[in-house]
Amino acid sequence: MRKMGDDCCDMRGFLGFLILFLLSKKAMHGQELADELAKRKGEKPSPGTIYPAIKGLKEAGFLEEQKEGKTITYSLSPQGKNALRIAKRRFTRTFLGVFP
Amino acid sequence: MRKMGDDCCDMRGFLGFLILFLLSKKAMHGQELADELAKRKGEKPSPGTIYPAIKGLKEAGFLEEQKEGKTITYSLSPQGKNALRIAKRRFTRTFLGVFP
DNA sequence: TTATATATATCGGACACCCAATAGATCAGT
DNA sequence: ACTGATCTATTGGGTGTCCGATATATATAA
Repeated sequence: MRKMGDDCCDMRGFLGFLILFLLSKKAMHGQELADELAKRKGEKPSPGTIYPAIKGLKEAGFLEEQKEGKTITYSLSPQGKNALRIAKRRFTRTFLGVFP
Repeated sequence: MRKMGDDCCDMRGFLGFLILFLLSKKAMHGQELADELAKRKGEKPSPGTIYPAIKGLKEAGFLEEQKEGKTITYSLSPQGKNALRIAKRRFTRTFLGVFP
């Protein structure tokens, strides 16, 4: 059984969803995403977390990328926008009333 | 790698959080919780999902229970309310802007 | 050119989440 | 008492999520 302290769960999951959401606001490269996730979740995801997540979204056809030197800037493809729309609807229904 | 269809993720996780939230609205027993989760997530969690989750919250001291016949009605303990408050704050910060 | 910093990427494994199957316990109706 | 329905509960295992360690590539500075 998982250990619990003051908190009820470790808020795992939804990483791919959050990445899609963040990219819908602004095109970013991997490190920018990691920094933004750090602000929101309180802890910066490791490279072994962020890059496989990006890869999965890329392989699903949800991302467009623009390479410039060592950085790769990602944005949402049309399929990515559609996937985000569907996921947002489900997310909203699931957590209806949780937000203040 | 996980398979992806139209959607970006399978919305796993946060079951304990959702249970705490639902119990903060209304005391319920296990089956009521499962039905409410079915309405929100679109699929009713199996007994092997809901009861271990309840057990974990109970062992963490987050729940008070009132047995009456075969049903056990759960409500939040003071620690449970506190845990929910903390988790809600984190949840809100993490998913800020996702809600319409 | 060497050194350092930054960005990207992969691999192995730990752990959490959840389900299917199964079983015990209690109640209602016949 | 018997049957079926409902609620609770456990076990075993599959799968996804994530991290630590490590490696590669590119840019900047001395």
